[in-house]
Amino acid sequence: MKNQEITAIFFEIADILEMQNVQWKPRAYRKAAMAIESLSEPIEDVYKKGGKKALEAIPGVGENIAKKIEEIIKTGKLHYFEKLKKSMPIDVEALGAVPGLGPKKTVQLYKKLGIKNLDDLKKAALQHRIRHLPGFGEKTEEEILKGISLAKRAGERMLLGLALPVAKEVKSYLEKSKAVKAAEPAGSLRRRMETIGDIDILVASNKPKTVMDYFTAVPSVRKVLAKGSTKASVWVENNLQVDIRVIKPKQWGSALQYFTGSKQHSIELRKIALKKGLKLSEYGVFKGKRVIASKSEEDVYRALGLPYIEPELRENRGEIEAARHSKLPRLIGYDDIKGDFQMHTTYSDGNNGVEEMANAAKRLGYGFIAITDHVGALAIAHAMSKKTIERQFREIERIQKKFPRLRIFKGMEVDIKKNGQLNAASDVLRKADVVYGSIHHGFKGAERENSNRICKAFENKYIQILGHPTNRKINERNPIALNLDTVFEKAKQNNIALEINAMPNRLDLNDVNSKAAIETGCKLAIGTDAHSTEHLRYIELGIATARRAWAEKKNIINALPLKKLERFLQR
DNA sequence: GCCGTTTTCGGCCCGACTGTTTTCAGTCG
Repeated sequence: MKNQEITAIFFEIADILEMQNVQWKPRAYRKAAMAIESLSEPIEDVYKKGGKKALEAIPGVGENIAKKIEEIIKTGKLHYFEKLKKSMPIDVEALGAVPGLGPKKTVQLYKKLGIKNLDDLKKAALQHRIRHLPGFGEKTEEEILKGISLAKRAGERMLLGLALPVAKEVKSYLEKSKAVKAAEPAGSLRRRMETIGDIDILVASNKPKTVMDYFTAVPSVRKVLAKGSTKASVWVENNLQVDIRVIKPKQWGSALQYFTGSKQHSIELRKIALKKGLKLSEYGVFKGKRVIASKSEEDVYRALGLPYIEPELRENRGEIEAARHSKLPRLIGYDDIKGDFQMHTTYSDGNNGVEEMANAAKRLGYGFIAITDHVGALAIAHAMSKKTIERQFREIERIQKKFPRLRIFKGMEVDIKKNGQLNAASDVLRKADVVYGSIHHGFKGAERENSNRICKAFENKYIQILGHPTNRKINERNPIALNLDTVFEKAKQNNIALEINAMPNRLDLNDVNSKAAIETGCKLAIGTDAHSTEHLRYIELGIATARRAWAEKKNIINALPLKKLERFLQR
């Protein structure tokens, strides 16, 4: 049982309890679930090391929840949860994924119309039976119908941020085998797409059978779907499918190219090969029957008369044309980032204090961070009052002295109101080094309205960065209607950086929009939006998105030398 | 169900928005 699976159980318990109108317990279960989710080690290890006492040391986990965790670890099941599910025999997870449907409405639909799952819900909505229920209406019914497709899409493709650690774990497991010469996740994961269908892992080995047996015995395997002599498929936790393909070491380059794709990119490469009288397959570049390249990807591209193309670019979005004319970007590297622009602490809705975040940043070798707690009207997120801000800034100044090589910017994330004003007074904004403007409510506006809202905010002289610009959440919520051309142009004029929010389910701006922003001449800022020290590692996802957007160092302000960065922040 | 030198019992982040209503419940963050 992985942390995430236990987390899912507790979230579902919370939902069911809320449907039953139970007070306070839902909050307790959610709090515990979130604490477990952001643990840095497997909860089984915590339990093994310190037993139930160690579980109770996790904030939000008390005697009762610790007992339940213990039961899950020991038996793989939770009696209480099974019983609870029987009392509410509906697909809580699926229905809850429909935007606008919470526990209360879901239970209404079940009691009045017997709706148990998405199919029931769709039928009832199409037959207009929902609009007549008390508390529901025509608009709600329409929203539900629109939301069903979004809910169905969830679960089909997994977030890159969740798949990546699983893939890395399998890779390092495979590399421990003597039969494995090399192992590398390929496919959309290697291209760092924002969502992943399944994980494809390529292995170089002269002993495929040994590798097969070894692979299907990976500890996290739940079920072996197929197992042949050079190919196998398994399910690991979270119903994630992992496919493996074993090839000979000398075919490594051509096989890696083939299995990385994208399909369209590979098709274009094969066309080039044909024109040169060559043939490209996973086994190599062939001249007649003779292999002229196969050992490394560089060899393969060179044989086709092209420079090496980074995996993140292989989407047939002009990279081959650029390669031909030596116009490929010099992509920003995963080590080029000097700091992180967005993080929260216990001053608003984060889990760690300023000093803990600074220490974590120091361990990452950062030169700067910005502490950007919530300011404004976001009550749930503990938005800070003026007094609290002053207190926090004094603390940051104090802590700054302990970190001579880490610049800690005093920042804040401020609500952009519907009228485009920042939800904080000028005398507050003036004291911050970094001011984020973000939209946190009112997502339904029309394109012109939303674009005006943001452009108006850009006129405020204190804002420097627009946070999660489109407000989309992958598999959860569509982007707000925006005229991005207008927003990007205005951002450029006012010297406002646009964020690539690196949270796994946000990645906002996404790759395509970031590329457009760069082409307009905008600067981008990568922020993890970390709510705990653990989240800082998501920076990798933000950099991946930037690379997919063809970003070079000069486009990303995280890569600026500190002096230049400070000058940029002066606007 | 969790938590605590304000409390071992009685609190538990709450304001904005939406769609439903005509004063409010549910949802979202």
